[in-house]
Amino acid sequence: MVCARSAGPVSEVVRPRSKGDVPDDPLSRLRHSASHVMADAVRRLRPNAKVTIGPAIENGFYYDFDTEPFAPEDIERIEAEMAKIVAQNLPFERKVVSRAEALKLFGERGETYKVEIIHSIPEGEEISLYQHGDFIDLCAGPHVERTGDIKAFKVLSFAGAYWRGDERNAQLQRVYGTAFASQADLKAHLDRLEEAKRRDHRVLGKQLDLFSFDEVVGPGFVLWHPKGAIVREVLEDLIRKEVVRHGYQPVYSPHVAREQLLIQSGHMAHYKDNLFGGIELEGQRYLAKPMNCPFHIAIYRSQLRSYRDLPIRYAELGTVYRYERSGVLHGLLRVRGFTQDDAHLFIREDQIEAEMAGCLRFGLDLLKLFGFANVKAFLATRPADFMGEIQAWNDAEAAIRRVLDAAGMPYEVDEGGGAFYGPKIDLKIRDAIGREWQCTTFQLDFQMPQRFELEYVAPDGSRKRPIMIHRALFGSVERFIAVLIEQFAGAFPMWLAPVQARVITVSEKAEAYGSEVAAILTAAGLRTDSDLSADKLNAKIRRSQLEKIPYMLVVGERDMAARVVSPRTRDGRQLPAQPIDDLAQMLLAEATVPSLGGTQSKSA
RNA sequence: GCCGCCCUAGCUCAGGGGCAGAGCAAUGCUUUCGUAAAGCAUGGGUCCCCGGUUCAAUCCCGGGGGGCGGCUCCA
Repeated sequence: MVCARSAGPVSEVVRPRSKGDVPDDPLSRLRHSASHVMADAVRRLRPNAKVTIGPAIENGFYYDFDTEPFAPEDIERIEAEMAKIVAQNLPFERKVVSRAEALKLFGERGETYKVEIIHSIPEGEEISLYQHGDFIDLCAGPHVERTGDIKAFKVLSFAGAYWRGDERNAQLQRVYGTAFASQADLKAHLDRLEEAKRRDHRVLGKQLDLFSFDEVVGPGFVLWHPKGAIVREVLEDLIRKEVVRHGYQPVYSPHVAREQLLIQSGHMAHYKDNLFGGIELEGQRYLAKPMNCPFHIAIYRSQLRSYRDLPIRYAELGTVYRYERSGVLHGLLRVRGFTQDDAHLFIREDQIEAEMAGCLRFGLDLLKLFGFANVKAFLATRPADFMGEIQAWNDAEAAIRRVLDAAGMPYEVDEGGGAFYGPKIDLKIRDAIGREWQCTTFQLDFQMPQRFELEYVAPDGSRKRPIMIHRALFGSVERFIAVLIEQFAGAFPMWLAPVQARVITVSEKAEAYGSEVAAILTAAGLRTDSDLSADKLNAKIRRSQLEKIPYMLVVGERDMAARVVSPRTRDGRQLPAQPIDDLAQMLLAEATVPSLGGTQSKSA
């Protein structure tokens, strides 16, 4: 997938004891200790509950239990029980035991999951227990000194979770909680959660009338309402223009294709579970396309290419359909039909670094337009289910590293996170309230050209195989808009705002004048509407505020007489009244769609 | 897909085995108003769908659909 929300590290699930997996900063230590206290609390409330694991995670901790599902009321019960344990201020005591002792202890207590974990601990590794009060847990630690050190905690939610993160295993009951060094820090975090809820693109999407889903249309299929469609169009126009300025050629391809194409591309073999539809007509099977690359490849091989032609860069806002399991759909962030600002570059080997670097620069410049600083790069390497030769993978990974190094771009490595056909660079951005999102992706691909036997004619007349780069900058338009909605809390900058200015009449006496002002601004190219209703001015202002319209243009009898308009911004500033033409100029200047600085000419 | 929770007017939500509720929105009338909610009136329902239990189901039970929190997955 092109762009995924990073939910925070939970990788410690699988091997809770290995050193290195468990972060040892003071806050993680506190949270891990809090998870023990929570496990103790749950065991006090439910003596039959079996404990499993309970690590600290990015913003808190969790503990998984084998027990009956919890009910919402259990949150308070568990918190109350935890409070008692904290009040007792019990010391955390560490004890190293032999494997046999550990097995005996947890065996007697019926803690079958702990027994399983002990068996999975490598011979020779130390086995340690942590005890506070009567509660003993198998645990590498470290912990805080005493339960009383846990001063600010909260139980947040319940969820189902699979034992050892494998859906073939039993489903456990997970309890999420968080803990902080102080009540103030805890409150700040809970406030952030509230803020995130307020900014949720699904909520704002409804409030601002941007998009919807319809049960009958089908889950995961977006309906763009007029206001959302404007945002989308502005973005798509922007990318269409920039792509051409960066030496790409726009192409179009169909939404459906014969199964044969996807067999050849390897999608049928490696991507079967996500393919959508399947229609049989006149003895041929057709599928909705999950990706655009096979189509762009078909364009490439429609004629013989020369080394002089490369790089060839095809760009398309390509709509793809992927079957996503029902439980994973999430607003605009995870859908079944979406549009990628996709491109495929067909290049020679000696062009790898220049082209990857060009993609990187393009991507970074684009993100900057939306105020995303703090972009982080991730190199995703060969997955288990990979296609092709290991040597080619290693070469590609090395090339990507050189590009990142040359760009001075710090990066982290996501081992095994690559696509089945090649390694990739992903860019992650941090939004206004500190959440990380993955959007832009560049993937180097040696496999597809081989599968489709792509060629170009080299200077010596021999046939050579081009290399491909798959890249998407927004990732998917749907997801990018979701991120933007949350980033701006629905208050889009002027150039993206569905309605840029609304004319508001003070009374019906100014109705004709108000209509005239709106018409002039609309003709000037501003997205303008008007509120001529008989409501009081305050009510109209409020309504526009809630719609987060950048400019409210108040017109009353006074303005009408002087042929001026009194603007108010959505952050509550009242600007001096000004003539319509001046106002139009000011607003137009602010409404200009930005463009990227440098141009990248095509170098053949 | 899995575990849990939810689905009542356009929206947000209350209610609950026996006449279907509120606020906002909509419509009409009154008000003609200067920077975050004027007043009155009216209309509006397959209580997600299908089946079962019952004299009676929006409510209880079963199945299905959709959503939410997570898990798994995520090109």
